[in-house]
Amino acid sequence: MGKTDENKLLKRNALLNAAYELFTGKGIHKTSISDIVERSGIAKGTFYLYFLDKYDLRNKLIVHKAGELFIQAEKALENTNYTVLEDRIVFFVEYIVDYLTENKTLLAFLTKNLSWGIFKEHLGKQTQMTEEGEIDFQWVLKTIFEQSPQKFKDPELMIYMIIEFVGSTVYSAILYQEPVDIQTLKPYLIRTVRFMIQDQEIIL
Amino acid sequence: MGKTDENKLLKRNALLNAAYELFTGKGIHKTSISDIVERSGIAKGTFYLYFLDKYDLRNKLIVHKAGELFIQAEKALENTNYTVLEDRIVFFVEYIVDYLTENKTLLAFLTKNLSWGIFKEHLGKQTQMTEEGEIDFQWVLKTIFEQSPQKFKDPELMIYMIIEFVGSTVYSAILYQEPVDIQTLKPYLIRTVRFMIQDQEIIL
Amino acid sequence: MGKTDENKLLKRNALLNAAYELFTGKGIHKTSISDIVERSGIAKGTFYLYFLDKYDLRNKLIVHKAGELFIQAEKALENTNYTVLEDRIVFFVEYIVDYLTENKTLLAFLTKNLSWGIFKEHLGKQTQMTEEGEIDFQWVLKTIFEQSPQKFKDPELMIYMIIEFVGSTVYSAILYQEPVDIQTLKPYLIRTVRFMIQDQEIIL
Amino acid sequence: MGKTDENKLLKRNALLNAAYELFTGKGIHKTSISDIVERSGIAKGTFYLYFLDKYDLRNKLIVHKAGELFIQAEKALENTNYTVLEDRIVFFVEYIVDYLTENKTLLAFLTKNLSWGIFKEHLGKQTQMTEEGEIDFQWVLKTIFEQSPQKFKDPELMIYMIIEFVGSTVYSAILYQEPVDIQTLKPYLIRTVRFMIQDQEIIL
DNA sequence: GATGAATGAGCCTTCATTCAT
DNA sequence: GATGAATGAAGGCTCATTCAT
Repeated sequence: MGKTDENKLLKRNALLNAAYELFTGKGIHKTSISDIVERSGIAKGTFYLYFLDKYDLRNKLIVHKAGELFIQAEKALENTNYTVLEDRIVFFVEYIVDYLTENKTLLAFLTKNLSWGIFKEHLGKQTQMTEEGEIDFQWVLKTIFEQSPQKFKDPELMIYMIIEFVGSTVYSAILYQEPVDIQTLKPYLIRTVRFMIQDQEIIL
Repeated sequence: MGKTDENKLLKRNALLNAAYELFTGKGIHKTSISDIVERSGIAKGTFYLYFLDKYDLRNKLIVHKAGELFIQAEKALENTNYTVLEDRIVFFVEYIVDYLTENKTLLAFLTKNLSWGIFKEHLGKQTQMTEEGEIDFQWVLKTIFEQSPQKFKDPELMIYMIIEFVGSTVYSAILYQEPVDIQTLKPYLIRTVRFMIQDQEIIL
Repeated sequence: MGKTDENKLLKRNALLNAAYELFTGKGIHKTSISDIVERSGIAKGTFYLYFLDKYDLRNKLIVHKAGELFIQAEKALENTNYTVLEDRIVFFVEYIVDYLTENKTLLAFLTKNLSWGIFKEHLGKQTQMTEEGEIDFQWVLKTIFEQSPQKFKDPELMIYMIIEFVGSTVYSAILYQEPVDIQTLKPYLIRTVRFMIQDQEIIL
Repeated sequence: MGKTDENKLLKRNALLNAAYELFTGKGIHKTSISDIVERSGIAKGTFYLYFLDKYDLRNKLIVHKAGELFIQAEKALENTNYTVLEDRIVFFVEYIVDYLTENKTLLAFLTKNLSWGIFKEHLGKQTQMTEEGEIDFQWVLKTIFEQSPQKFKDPELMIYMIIEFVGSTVYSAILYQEPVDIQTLKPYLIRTVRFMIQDQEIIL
């Protein structure tokens, strides 16, 4: 990587980090581009060399943050001995719920911004840069389902329902303990997720 | 009601209606107060006699629209013979899903704005004016659960999970047929809702 | 006084009092007519039955407050045995300085608003309603100078210089003890006032 | 000075000049920021790059204008042979009175806005840029009093009384010839100033 | 006389975006 | 590529004043 390219990456990251702090701190709508460049110590005009506008930056930030989280969960999963797909999915869900319970800022950012649309479009299609290389989520998911001895009627629908259910349900419980705290919610959550999976399973 | 009060109600409704059209049309953030008063044919200053700002209006609009919808579903439910609570809830959910399928504008408005917080705070505590009188949702729900022979571990949690699950899941299916269309989704939806209820049921 | 007239006076006074509190509290420019009528519990439209606008009210308030103060000082003077005009003026000045030292709100209001122009126009020409009747300051001053055995080159100029000097000098000393406190300032003040008087005196 | 810095100074001065004309023309409260930028031919947003608001601009304008005047009076004083401090002060006062008599706009602006507080805070502490360099008024005054063979009880109080007396007294006389014109007032003014000085002088 | 809902002109301020340096 | 001063459209909001009741 040349010195120029390195410098470019530094600038880009400075903008992303400043934006993440501001978005989670006072919300995206009260964050101006002036705020972002001021906090990152970069000139205003430079912003436009890296992003189209505030929302372009946000989208890239979501993909970045959600990708990191999924990669971590994936790695953790690989260190387990779970082989049954249902167990693997439940582990994955639990890992993410626990992680978000520890990291409320990330939770707030993701639930306000992550949608199935963005998930499919970016996390699914694009490849993710990791330290070990790249991950293609679409491909990973496909592989997982193909390799599994259990078969499902509509895997994508199943994933969709789980993501939406967990995502929408977890937010208020973690942040406000409303209507119950996350520890109380979790057993119901897990059981429901297991039901969703079994409901889709094709019994041979 | 005096002529003045009548006129005030007219103005308030004109603002609410104009705002609803604009919010659903181009989104709340691209809708300015100028837009709202212009469309409703009311002077700008008058806006501030009825609402604190755009977001105050939005909150009142959500409560109004969601209230209407719930009252309708409630009425329809009363015309059925369902007595088992599980069946009543499922009917309620199906009614709302069907209604939102027909009325995509309302769907878009509600799913983008309705949260458990607003539901609890407004729909729960305040009473709703209807043509036949007022409805206190908190009280209605409480009564329903008390009168039911079936008992549940945590009724509020159950309602919460159902609302969040249905609300988050239905949006993309109805509007974009993604990942599947609503008719495909519905059976899974209903089965999962039934599971959630049974999972909370106390077996005597 | 009829019941209607009585009511009118009540309303007028309510407005004057509310305005005085607001003007001294947050300044005239940050006080709106809405503020005044709200605090006085009177309808907005009614304001315009009594005053042309905020500044009309202010002028009437100044005349009212300054008049009260001068009448008090005048009364106190009559209870003394001072006969020499110089002594009488000095007593008058000291009385007012002491009074304003005790009543900083009035001081702030008057020094920010009272000018020679208003003094001449209103306190001089108009008559003041008191409990014992009316006082015409112009006439009082004229009489005082005519009755005095001491004669002065230009009595009006003398009064002007004393008022402006004392008025401008006393404010910062009382309120902020800057550059010195009022007790330190007073001897110099008095001596200078005496000089101003002597400088105008015609020695026969 | 680079081209950019030069341009910035031009913009700033254009705003200051436009504001001065408007403030003296129709008063600060009837002058809007829109008026100022319109007259100076500068975009509205640019105003906020240089000043916080209308009042921030006014304060900087007062300091600027009063500073100019004092520097001129100081220069004129240096061209005289007056050595006795009393004579030097009297010359200074007369110079300023004469100057303001010729320049009624400046008079109106300064008497409405200049106060002892601003004088102390800005003219006293900060240094003034002149063509020949900078002047520190605090230091100049201190030096003058230290070098003078005559000593005074409280030099600051003396200056305060003179400034307030002259400032408050001169306005109406110059602008409205009320209660007398400035030429009639001047002898009394000067005599009183001389008295104030002598009254503070320490006779050895 | 009294009311207060309604008005709409006009203010301050922010901000995404541009472009000369 | 990087900068940041300049722009001006657009938004939120206030408020003196009017007038039908």
